[in-house]
Amino acid sequence: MVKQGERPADVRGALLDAALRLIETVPEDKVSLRACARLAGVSHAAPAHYFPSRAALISAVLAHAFNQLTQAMITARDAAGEDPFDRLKATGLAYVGFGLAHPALYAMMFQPTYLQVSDGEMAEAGGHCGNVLGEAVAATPRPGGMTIAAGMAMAWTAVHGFVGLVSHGLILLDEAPITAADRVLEQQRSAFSGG
Amino acid sequence: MVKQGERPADVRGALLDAALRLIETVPEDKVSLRACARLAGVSHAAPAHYFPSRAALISAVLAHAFNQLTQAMITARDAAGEDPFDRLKATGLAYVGFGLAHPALYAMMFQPTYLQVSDGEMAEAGGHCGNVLGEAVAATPRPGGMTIAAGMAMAWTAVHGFVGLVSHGLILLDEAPITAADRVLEQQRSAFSGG
DNA sequence: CCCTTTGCTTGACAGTGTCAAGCTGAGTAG
DNA sequence: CTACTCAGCTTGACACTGTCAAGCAAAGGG
Repeated sequence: MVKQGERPADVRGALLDAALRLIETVPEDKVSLRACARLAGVSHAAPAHYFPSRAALISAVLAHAFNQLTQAMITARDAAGEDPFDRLKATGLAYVGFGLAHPALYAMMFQPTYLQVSDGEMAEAGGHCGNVLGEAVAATPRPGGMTIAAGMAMAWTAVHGFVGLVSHGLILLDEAPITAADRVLEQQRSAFSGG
Repeated sequence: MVKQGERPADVRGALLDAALRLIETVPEDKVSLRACARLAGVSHAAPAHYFPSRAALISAVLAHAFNQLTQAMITARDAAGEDPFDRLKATGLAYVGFGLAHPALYAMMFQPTYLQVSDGEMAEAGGHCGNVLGEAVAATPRPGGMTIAAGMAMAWTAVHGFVGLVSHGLILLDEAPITAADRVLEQQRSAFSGG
């Protein structure tokens, strides 16, 4: 990544890049501060100048991932038609697509170790992500007096559960993952339609 | 746990107990082989005589947890009435109840690090657990040509996603968790009813 | 009584996160 | 041009980790 003997111009950015690369290529317990430092071409203690702990470095990477996920959801929603449930489903399918495309990253995004980092960067990014889903739920009819919170629980539960189980290979699908996801989500149409 | 200077009668069992206790009381990265050994009253290398790696020890604990989960699901299903969907929902609610009662354990049960241990004990226990769900799905009507695999994806996705999001505090519910879970699952009744 | 084997311990090694102290080079004041 | 300051990174150290090799000790068989 960086020529031997040289230091990268943007050390913080290089560390984030290195961490992301490691997360996507090696098992989680091999994503160490020192490995990131080596890959970024800096000393083993350089990360400490930018991140107070290992969890904080990884948390910063995950915050960025959350923002990308949010953006993907917004893009998909805006490309969908007028029907509120179609828009909600498009949002959910984008979520599933991101999760399946980045399984290691996705799994880490929901681990207490990283969620509990106190700098708030990740919490904020995760909040934005939830807001996009919340808006999509709020725009749909919710018959039977369903609250927005209950609607979010239903919608998020479906996509989060699907990504978790499929990316870990726990359910064997007899069709393409995204087709199966479409079927699972389509099943919620009646709960978010009519009045 | 064990008097100083004494070794436990059942070292393997003591290690499993210690690991379970640690999993439920300290952050995941503090659940070390050496901490388990200390708590069990044996030397730091004793675990190596029973488990080839740290992941294998934890995997054994998780296999046991899977068996308990399976048993809870069977008990709940058998206590439910005759209606196939009521039985499926009872199975799912037992799943959610277990997950929310043991959040740390549940989270570890679905991490690649431990799932990929090759001794097969955990895979077998997980398989049994999936079978119970599969049987419950198979017993329901599945209109629209829904396969058992697709039905399992829908049912498992809902409970797995719910436990993950609620136990990590990512969705704020405006009712008791188990009530919310009931609402989410009830929503699938139409997909598993009629003909 | 000796000898083997099983079951655990002791000791060591490379690797980790994190802290303290030191170096280095750029920028600024004199 | 020199001297000082100081941020930014490095070096070094510590306690801790998983894992391996070797050793001890007690139980069982001859």
